[in-house]
Amino acid sequence: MPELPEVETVRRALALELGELRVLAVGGRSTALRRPLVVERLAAVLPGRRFAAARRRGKFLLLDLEPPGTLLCHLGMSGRLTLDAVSAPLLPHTHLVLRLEDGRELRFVDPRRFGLLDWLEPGAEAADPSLARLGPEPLDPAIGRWLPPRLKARRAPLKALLLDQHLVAGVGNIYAAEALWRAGVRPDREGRRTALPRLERLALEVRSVLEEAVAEGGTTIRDYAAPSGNFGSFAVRLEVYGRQGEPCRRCGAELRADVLGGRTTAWCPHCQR
DNA sequence: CCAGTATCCTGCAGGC
DNA sequence: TGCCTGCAGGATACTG
Repeated sequence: MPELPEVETVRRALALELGELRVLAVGGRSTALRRPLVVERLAAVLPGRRFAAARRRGKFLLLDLEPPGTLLCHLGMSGRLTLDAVSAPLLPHTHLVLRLEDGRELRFVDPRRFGLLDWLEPGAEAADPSLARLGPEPLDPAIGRWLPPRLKARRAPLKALLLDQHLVAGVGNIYAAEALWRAGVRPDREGRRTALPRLERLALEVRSVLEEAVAEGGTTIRDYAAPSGNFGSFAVRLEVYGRQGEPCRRCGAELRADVLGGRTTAWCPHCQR
């Protein structure tokens, strides 16, 4: 669900809202998330610690605390972090509740349970199985130099390659489709059969679509919301995602949808070549 | 190593 | 109205 811009939006909101607040208590119920969520483990380390910084790596959120340690978080498809008054009713599928010293609670809600929460001791980050193999950040201004050769080395469809977090970290189904449309490149084209200048163009479009979405607070389609309850406004600027059957805004041709790398991809058969 | 598929889970829209 | 099916913004284990 949330891709890089949505996670970045959450990160910024949390950095602002959490400040250096102390965690007073930990609640919730252990459950099977992507990694097992063991509430007792978090209850043993979090109380007494203060939030110190909120970082993002790809679609992962890293909340640093003091004394040092990091709460690793991934929102999966349906995960949300919310800040609520203690008195606010608990939503169904609330897995973790952190009671804060200002009277509010940081809550993790995730109906589909594809997300994850984990505690990382200082130094454990480099060895974390999810973080260790992540590709570079797509907001890097140098993306035009390192992404094209990586794509060129593979024969899978470009759409599938953009979703591979080991090649570039943070692109998901929405922005992959949008970047391909902006670059005028067919999503089913093989990496190795695409000319380098076109791959460079694609890399730059990946960066710019993500940057624009970050500036708008992300895309809200179904159940994504920032902790404050605000919604991103990028949805109105989507050119292909979810628009199959509708006319291409560039050439008027009917947009179609195909499954690539197991994910539905909308694209324009006329202006994407 | 690479590419493709199956799988985890719930909610919801659409068809009947 | 209810039931059923398929699909959803993700990551990864597995197969060939």
